[in-house]
Amino acid sequence: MQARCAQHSLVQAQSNLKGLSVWNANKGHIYLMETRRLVLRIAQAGCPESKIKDVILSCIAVFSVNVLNLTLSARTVGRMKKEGGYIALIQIGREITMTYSFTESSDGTSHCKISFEYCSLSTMLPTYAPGVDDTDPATWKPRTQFLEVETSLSHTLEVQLDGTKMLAAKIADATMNAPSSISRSITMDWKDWFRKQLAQMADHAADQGRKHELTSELKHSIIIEDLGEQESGAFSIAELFDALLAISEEEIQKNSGKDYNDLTPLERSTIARSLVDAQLGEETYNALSDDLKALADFLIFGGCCSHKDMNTFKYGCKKMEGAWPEGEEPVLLANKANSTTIRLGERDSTVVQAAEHASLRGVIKAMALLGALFRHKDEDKGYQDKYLMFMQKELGKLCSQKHVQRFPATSQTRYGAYGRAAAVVTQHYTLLLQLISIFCDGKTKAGANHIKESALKALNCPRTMAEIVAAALYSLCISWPYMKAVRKKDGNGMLPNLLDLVDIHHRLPSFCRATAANPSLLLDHNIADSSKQLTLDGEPFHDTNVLLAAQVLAPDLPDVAKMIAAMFSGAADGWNRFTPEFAVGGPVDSIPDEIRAKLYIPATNDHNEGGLRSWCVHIRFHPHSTPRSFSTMERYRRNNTEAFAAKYITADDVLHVMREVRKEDASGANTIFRQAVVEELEQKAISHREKVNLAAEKKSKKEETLRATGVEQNRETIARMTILQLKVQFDVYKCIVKDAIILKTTLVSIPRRADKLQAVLAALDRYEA
DNA sequence: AACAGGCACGTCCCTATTTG
DNA sequence: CAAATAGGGACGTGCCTGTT
Repeated sequence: MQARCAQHSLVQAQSNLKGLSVWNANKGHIYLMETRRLVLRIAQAGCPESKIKDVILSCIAVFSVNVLNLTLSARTVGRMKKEGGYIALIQIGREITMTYSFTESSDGTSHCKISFEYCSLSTMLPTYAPGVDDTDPATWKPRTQFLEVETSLSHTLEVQLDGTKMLAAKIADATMNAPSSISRSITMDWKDWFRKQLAQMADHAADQGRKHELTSELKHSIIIEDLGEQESGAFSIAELFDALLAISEEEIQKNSGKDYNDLTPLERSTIARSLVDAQLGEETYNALSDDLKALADFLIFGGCCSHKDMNTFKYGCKKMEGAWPEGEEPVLLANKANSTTIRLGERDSTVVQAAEHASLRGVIKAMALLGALFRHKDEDKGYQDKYLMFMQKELGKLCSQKHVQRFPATSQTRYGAYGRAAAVVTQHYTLLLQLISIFCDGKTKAGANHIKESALKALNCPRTMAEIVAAALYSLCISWPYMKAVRKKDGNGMLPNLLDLVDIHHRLPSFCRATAANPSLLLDHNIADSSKQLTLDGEPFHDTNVLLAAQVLAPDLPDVAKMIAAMFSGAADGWNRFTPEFAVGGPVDSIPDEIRAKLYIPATNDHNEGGLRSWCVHIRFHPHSTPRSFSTMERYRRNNTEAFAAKYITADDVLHVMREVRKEDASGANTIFRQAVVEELEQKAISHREKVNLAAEKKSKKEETLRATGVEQNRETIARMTILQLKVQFDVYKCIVKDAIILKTTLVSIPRRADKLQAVLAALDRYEA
């Protein structure tokens, strides 16, 4: 009896096991969400579409599981990727409808001469963890959600804003039509994007003026419309009828762009209704208190803190450059191929860019050269590995330091790289000189090439070294603690809120000026112990060795105290310029309390750089990929979409998503888009050519008239000339005679009539000679 | 209960394009 | 040339529904 029982349960267990060891990849002929999850994970790990089936089947063989229905062609994997991205769109739409506000963050880059725009949004969002009530805001955590990387056709702000509207419409459309949204009565339209957008984030707050204006206008008109709709919605039929009748034919025609008689009755009434709404909205809005108006229109622009640090650092360097007495500047570091070795960030503000192009000496140039030598951005060039091995050996010997970092990447846009490079040079000055001489002598054809020669020149120039030491000290006291504050991530890996950084930004200019006023304090040998007054955060120095090394070098360097003062006071100017949002009584100060509590603006937009960087890396390993396919995958991967889908996406949704993706697949939208990119390029070339032709034509016409006028040789006639006539004579010498001295001067530089007269008479003397 | 027919997902087949 | 990717389009097949 017992034996039979045992045998029965054995059979039972075996059949259970058999049941367990069969995996159904699909239900009906539709792949399950579970299978999609698996496929997308393998794809994210870098597996090509055509090999995913093989990977799954071999795993299954190892685990002794049987699988039913897994044909899984590459084409299907491609579709699953897009479906994942579409689900992520639904998720973003739902998140926008749920959240109180969000921050839009955007940035651009170019890769192989094509511009790309990146867009993401930051806000408080549910975790989608199992068993958590996602409607409870107490469970929400700050997150930054990836939206897309897209080829940007035109850089005009109007076109960009249209692009944002289209993106918002795409999200709204995906969200509204998903079956699970319909059953939960979740609605969204593109205007929600602007209603809920309370902040925008970019590299520089100051560069965003016009964009701020345009977006604010659009948001305002949406608010007005909303208010009007609310009012007219409360009207009785008779009231509404009266209001509609009050709209004249002319007004309707003016707003339609068509002849009144060509409009259908429906069109007429729609226009009349929107006019009524706009009027009512305007009235309601005007009746609001100023506080409420500000609340309704609220939109703030923030700048990335990493960029602030980068630019203020360069302001300091610029001030040092100007602080040298004439004839005592640091050695000139003219570069053989200026444009190729140094490609400083294209995204910098124009001011800084101009400063860089001009710098042919001093710390920035020196650090760029050392960066090109020790950490070339092209992996095939430079001595990055040799640098590392040498430093490891020498530092191991000196102070048994095992972990050595690579030389800071000044050849790429890396935040704080110049300051850190200056610190490395200050600390390891002798070692670096030694290393360069090893490089020079170790070659078959001994001697220094251009870069090494310039690098040696820089290191051996005491004035350049004075700048380097000052920059290193600034980096130690300000940049390091500042970057620590703005980049310190919390337990969830989230960046600090820009709005919590008011104090530090208010303190920065005066803190820098205080050090600038007393630069020798940093060179006092007893100061290392009382670092509190000198570091921005009042903490001990990040690396005391840098300070000690600076103090050892300082006695041999001319004007080092003066340079420290210049570095810190230049940076103070920079902090004032690059923190307009934190100005006392400025945008951040005047945020209404109701909004402040609910606003999350990440302190840096490193995630933008990260997103753009990962696009460039993706392109390197997937050269056939497109921004769209990259965006769908990234959206799914980064936005916690797996958890969202597991919790909220139903079988109906999956079906719907598949259909929508197929529709877009077969619509040829991408082909059209690609053609548009090419057309845009061609159009640009055409209009550029036209411009060039026009300019040439204008120039030749001008020359013709100038030639006709000719050189006036009568000095008395010249003396009686008006300013305008003198200008013409000036141009004759410039364009026709090509007088060597006039060619080098501009009219702007000789503002007064008397000076102009002098210049023309002098030119005539030369002409007759 | 058997079956026809429509539907639509997954797959197949194909082309275009780029890169190493 | 091979490999990877995007994607246009057609077809087989399983599911569902309605009819007999």
